[in-house]
Amino acid sequence: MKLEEGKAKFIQSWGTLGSAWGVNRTMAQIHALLLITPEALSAQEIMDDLKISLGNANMNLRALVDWGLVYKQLKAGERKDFFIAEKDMWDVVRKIAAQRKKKELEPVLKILNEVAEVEGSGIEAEEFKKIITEIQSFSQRADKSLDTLIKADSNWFLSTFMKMMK
Amino acid sequence: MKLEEGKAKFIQSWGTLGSAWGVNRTMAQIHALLLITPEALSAQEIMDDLKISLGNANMNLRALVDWGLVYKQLKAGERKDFFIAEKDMWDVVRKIAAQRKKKELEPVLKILNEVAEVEGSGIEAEEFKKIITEIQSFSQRADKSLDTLIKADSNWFLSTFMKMMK
DNA sequence: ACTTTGTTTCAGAATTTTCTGAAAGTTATG
DNA sequence: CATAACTTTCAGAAAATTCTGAAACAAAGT
Repeated sequence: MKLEEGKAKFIQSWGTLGSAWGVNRTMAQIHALLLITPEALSAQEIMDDLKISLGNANMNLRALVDWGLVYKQLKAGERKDFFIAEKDMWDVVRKIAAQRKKKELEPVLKILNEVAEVEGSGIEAEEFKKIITEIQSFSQRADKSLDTLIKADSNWFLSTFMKMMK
Repeated sequence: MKLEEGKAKFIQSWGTLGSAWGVNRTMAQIHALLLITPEALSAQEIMDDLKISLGNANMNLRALVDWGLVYKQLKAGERKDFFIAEKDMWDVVRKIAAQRKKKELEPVLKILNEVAEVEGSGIEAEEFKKIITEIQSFSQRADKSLDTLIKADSNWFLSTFMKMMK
């Protein structure tokens, strides 16, 4: 396989993976392109490469920077912004986990706390509270696990991975 | 909070969470409704409750049954199918993980194997291979971890959770 | 073998998400 | 301070996803 073909395939595949993971397709493709590009790229180069509009490139780059998956780099003597990707996969996963925990898990926990207090003492209300409590305790455990994961460094991941495996 | 209000809130919230997780909104809402309903429900009851069409209810119920998140139950003397949810949260997570591993992670691993073999010995090709190899090894580790998780039972989860925490 | 009850399918409609392109905004430079 | 280089914003367009309703299908009862 030719290098160009390999690059295109990887970008395409990463885009698909991303869209299944709450990162939109283009956002993931930009990330993929930056991952496999050793030097920093300008918005213009990204646009041209992925055949997307300037507006689209700009919005998704900003989101990537917000998520901490891409860094803005200023080159001396250049007015343009350049972008490079975070290339440590472990860091990438942690950052995505942090975003999604905040955006998705935390709101659910809040709702669970609220609905756990429904009034009524009928059998129906009891059943409802029972299952809500179970989901709640599971979610809290997931929340704490994510906290650990988000704070942990790469070595921790490796060692937990080893523990899991045995 | 009234029971009815609590139920509605939970269904709504679970729908939102689901749609962020590759399970479509309605599918997650049906699952939520079944979770908080002690007895099995018919397609008709689900339709009425969530105000969705029969076609929609049918398609999403089938998907839930495929995923193993909901079971079809036949009641003696009834021609209708009835549905109950898998209520063990740990099992729910495992089943979702299994589906997503197959649908998302495995195709990416395949592509990574392919593109890892690009020809060319320039510095560009070397850099490309280097990052691909890193992503590959990370993904393989994730793949194996997921296998362990999918096979494991609830006690394993608890004990790994404890290990992670210390 | 007809009717009734229930399920499945799927084309087009509705909705949601993402993208474009042009205009407005910002900052550096002569 | 005028112009050029670049970035940001956002309304409407385009694309992708999900939903509906009606028709086809299936199975059981009479």
